[in-house]
Amino acid sequence: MARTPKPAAPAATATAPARNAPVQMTDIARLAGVSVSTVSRALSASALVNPETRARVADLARSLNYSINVGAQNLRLKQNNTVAVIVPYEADTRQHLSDPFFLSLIGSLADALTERGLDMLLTRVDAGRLDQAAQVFHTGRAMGIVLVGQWHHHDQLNEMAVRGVPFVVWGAQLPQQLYATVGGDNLAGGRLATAHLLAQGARRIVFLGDPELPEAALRLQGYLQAHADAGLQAEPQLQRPLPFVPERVAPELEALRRQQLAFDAVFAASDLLAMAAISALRAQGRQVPEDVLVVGYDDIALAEHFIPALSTVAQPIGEAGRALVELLLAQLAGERVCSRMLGTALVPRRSSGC
Amino acid sequence: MARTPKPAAPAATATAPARNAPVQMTDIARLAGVSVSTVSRALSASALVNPETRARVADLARSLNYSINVGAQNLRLKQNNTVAVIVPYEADTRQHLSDPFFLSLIGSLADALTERGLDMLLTRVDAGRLDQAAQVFHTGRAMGIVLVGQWHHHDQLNEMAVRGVPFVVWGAQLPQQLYATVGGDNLAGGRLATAHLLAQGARRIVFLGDPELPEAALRLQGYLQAHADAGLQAEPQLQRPLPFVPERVAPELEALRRQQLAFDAVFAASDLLAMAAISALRAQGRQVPEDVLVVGYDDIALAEHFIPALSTVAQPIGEAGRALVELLLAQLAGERVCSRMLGTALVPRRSSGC
DNA sequence: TGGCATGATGCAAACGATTCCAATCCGAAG
DNA sequence: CTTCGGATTGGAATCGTTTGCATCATGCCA
Repeated sequence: MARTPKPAAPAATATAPARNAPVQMTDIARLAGVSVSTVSRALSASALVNPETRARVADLARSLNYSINVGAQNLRLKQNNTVAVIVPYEADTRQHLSDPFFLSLIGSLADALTERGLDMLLTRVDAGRLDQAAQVFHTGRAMGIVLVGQWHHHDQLNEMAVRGVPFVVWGAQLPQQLYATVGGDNLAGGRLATAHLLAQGARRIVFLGDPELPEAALRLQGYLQAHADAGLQAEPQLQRPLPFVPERVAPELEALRRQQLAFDAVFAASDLLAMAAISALRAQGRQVPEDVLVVGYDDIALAEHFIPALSTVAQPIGEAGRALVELLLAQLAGERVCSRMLGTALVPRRSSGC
Repeated sequence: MARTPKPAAPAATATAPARNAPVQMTDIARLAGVSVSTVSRALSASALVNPETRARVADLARSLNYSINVGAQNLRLKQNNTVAVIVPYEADTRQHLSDPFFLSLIGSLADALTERGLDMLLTRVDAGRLDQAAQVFHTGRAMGIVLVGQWHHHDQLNEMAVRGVPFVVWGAQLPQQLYATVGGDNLAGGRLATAHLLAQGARRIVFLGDPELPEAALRLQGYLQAHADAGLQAEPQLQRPLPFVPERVAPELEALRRQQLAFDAVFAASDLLAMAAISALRAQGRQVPEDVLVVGYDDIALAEHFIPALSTVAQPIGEAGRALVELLLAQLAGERVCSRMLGTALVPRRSSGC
């Protein structure tokens, strides 16, 4: 093939530093014939050093490929530029980090943090032992924490807040909450999606999602409101509690069939569930959108390319990352911060008959 | 809704530590009436301390919610438990971290690292300024580096290796390479996918992918070999260089149509491209798999639920994370490590007519 | 009763940076 | 010629731990 890479430069040149000799300030000082104080000042561009010495030191540092040890620097300065992003896992399933939505959110956080010159420490903790999360702060590894994922343990979070751990959470805004969250408007989102389905002529809409999770609970609430708004009564039998596991969708729809519960639409609390539903329906011989309308939630990248293209409720992921970081920093600056709700928008596509 | 969370505990109890008083060893020492040396030894369960004092100190530490400052500890011990995971971005597009495959890989790395008690520092750097990546090592923020993503700059990587930066790379194994990689067998993968399409009766197979990237180049090579194996000649016009951007797929297929180049199958170097292709073909009025067969690459979570279910080449993501970490640690232990190629497997599904 | 091993503890020097304060040199002002 | 001020620089303490070494009390043996 044409693309054989050119061989690497012959080898290390004479200046290649020995593998096990981390060069540090004292070395530079010795070689430059000045004290470490001066080197420190020179490298931090202090006005206290002679411009000429500064240049000499800077050159030397560059040529030695030196860079300052941030651990020591942080210790001395009592500062810290690291933010911990913590993702829960369920202890029993030991489930891997795989939901595309959360992964995107992590990507968005990574972007927002690098934009501000902050480091991102990614950690997974057992969702039950949430207090572990505070450790990363108490040990000084991070200046603050962003929690993403589904957290059942509202009260543990409150306790952390009381203890003065600086953190923000991606998720739903709850009453009595002592910490700040950033999240989509799940109530409005659920309402939008359901109203859209009703407007498209659906009358018996299945809801798929886990009401144990505050976010999904609000989407369900929106679903109910939309029914009420239209003067309709939502059928309780069609509201199916379901964890966020795509594999559980097909059995659930199968159960509906066995129970002879008719439906003409599905509102799933995540795109992954929606896609699994479409797939399962097809296996039952029912076409989307001809026989059943489907709307998902999240607007993950693939929703658009899915067949049929998936109608969904978009959450502003890019904005989410920025907002989380912003709130955390405000909190660290001592400001009194309020939770922030981000707008959501219905993205109608073919799966709901558009 | 029923699920209103119970109100938080009234407030901080008397023991709530002041917000801005990070408790440290001296505090414990003072309260316990011993020296910091003793505290340090007690907390590290040294045999040098009286078991009774040790217990007293441990209790005190627990009750004060103390945890040791790892920054200072690392400095003193010249150790470091952090691994940097670095993901490139293209400077011009400032493209966000969004490819599901790489995001999954990051998830898998997070799992593998936490399993070993290591911290994960997630960083994005400009793909062109790859040398920046070494900074995170030189500044002492991480003991080693895992590079994931598409790296064009083979020689820059070699230079890093020569400089003694400990790192491993997810990607293709190249000749003349001075560093260790972990990657799927792209050659075999390309061959498998193409042979499968040929076996399904395809004769004119479009290849979509960016041969500038070593991994895709090898997949293309596999594509060519499969043709040769079958005694066929691959049509150069059907090999379409294409960056990994789903939006570019539709125009490319449009171009093929305008050029009147017939084809009966598509092998895309990523699932995202494959899905975009299926979507674009459908827009042209061609059905998959009836009119055109399609195979993708990666086996992302959605491939299975796509409609039609996407045939693809699976890469063992979970194993990948573990292998990367393992190799990096071996390298840090001073062992001489070799690159590792992970097996790939064809996953035939409906999009290729199965 | 003195010498000595033993166990438990404290002192102080690191780790690699920053920064307050004092010291030095210089030319200029008195 | 002395003194003063400004510009540079060096010395030393400090950040929160760990650990080699010295110290000290104790009990045992001769």
